[in-house]
Amino acid sequence: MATCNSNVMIFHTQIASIMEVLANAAVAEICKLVDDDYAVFRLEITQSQKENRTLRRKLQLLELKVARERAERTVRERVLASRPSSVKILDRYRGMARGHLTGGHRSFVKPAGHNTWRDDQPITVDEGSGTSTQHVIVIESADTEAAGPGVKQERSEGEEDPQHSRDIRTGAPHVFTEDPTTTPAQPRDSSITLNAVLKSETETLKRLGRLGCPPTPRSEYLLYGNPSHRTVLSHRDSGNALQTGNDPTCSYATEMIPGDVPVGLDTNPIRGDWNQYSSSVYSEGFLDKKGEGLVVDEVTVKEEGDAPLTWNADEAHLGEGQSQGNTSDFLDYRESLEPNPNIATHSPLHALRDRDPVSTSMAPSDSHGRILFDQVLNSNNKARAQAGEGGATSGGNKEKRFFCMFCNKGFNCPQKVEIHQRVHVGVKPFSCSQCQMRFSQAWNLKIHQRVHTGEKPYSCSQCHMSFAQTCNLKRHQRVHTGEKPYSCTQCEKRFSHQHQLKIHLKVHTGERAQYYPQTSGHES
DNA sequence: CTGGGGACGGGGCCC
DNA sequence: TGGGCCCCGTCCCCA
Repeated sequence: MATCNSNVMIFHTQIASIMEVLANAAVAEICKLVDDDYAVFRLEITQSQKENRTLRRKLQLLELKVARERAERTVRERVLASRPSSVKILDRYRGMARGHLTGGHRSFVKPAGHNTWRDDQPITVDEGSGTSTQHVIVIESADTEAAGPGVKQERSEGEEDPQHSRDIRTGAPHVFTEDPTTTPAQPRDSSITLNAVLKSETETLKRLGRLGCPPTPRSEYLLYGNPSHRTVLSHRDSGNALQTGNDPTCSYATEMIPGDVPVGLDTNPIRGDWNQYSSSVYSEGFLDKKGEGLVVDEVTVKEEGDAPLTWNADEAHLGEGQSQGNTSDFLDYRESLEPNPNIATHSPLHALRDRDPVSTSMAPSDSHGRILFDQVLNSNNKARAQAGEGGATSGGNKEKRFFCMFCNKGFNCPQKVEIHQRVHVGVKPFSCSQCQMRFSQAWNLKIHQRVHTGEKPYSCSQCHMSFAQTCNLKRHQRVHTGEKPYSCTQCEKRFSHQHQLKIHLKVHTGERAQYYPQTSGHES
């Protein structure tokens, strides 16, 4: 009996071991199957995800296409319906007919207060203390523009359309179709994109609107994650000019309807408001590897209708005495733009111009209501020429990430942009205590003051003469060296002054001055 | 018309 | 980063 029991025990033990082996085998088999299936499953998931992405992309493209067509239709209808005269979007440089510029620069004209193509959807920003209404332009860069020129409809921040946001991010253009007969300059290149760019601009306007408020230490240039180049301009809605005119926050309202109550923008740079302003009104961008810089050209200074606009030069601090000569340039340029009350710009010039409708001591308007921004344009033209020569990429090797919103010139630090933009806005914060002359740069004031002090620190080593400026000494020394680096291309005459050559060239065929300095020090 | 100086604007470089 | 300075371009004026 005992033997029988022991046999049974052994049998059970063997069965148990067999069962265990079988179980292990089964588990291994199951694991193998699971692993295989899992691999297959993951593969399927991956493929599905790829398909999803593809479909999503297609969907986006379709949405963008639809949105663009819709915008195009809307814009065209509005333009045609409410704008009998044309809007010219001109290449500013081409408009100047100065021949300095090559492609890649574009300008735009911002619709004015009673604009026609702008969607009446002001950006209403609750600032706590008040409501600010603004419109923002984002100018798309070339890459985003590749799909075609675009206009983006404005939209208020609070009701930002997801579709619209997607458009912004993707740069999907909405086609703004100009009347081809009225936009001969370069309608193709003119990309106007309205956008609700928002927070930074809101902050910018906040600061701009705060008279006497301490400047925010941080510059509020616009930073885009998207490397595509955009320039953002903003302004108050002219339609709200009246209300903003009394708005204690004020603003840098640029779209004054002629005759409207001026917005109380205090542009007194002495108080630093303009510094606030200017530090706010540039955009940060990125040069592409080719150094082509931004595609956007600059704000086109545009005359508004027939309004006898004036401005207080005393407050605007335009450069007295610096208007010689270049007024005609500006006028020429402006005449290339058809006066269209529907068109305005975001140029702070407008803010300045509209700043004070009373005083007009140095900004006379002609019978056509033109404002002679000669002082501004005097220097602006120079800046334009320089921008044309080098544009955003001119100058040193330092990366230029900060761009003037007016001329697209690139600088390597915000302060430089701020200083540079005084060229465009006519701000001259530095005033001479003895003659009230004003200067945009401190150094220029310092040089100027030598006029009063009689200081002439630069002496000629070969004669008794001394000069207040190094360049004048340098020029003078040509008298001794006999150097005449400027030669006429029409005759063999040579000049030591570039300006002499310029004058001389008029003797020939009235051609524009062309000088070919033949010394290394005067290439220009 | 030419030669030359005064002066300003503005960008770039350097510290 | 910002101020000081340099340098160039330009306009004006005068002899």
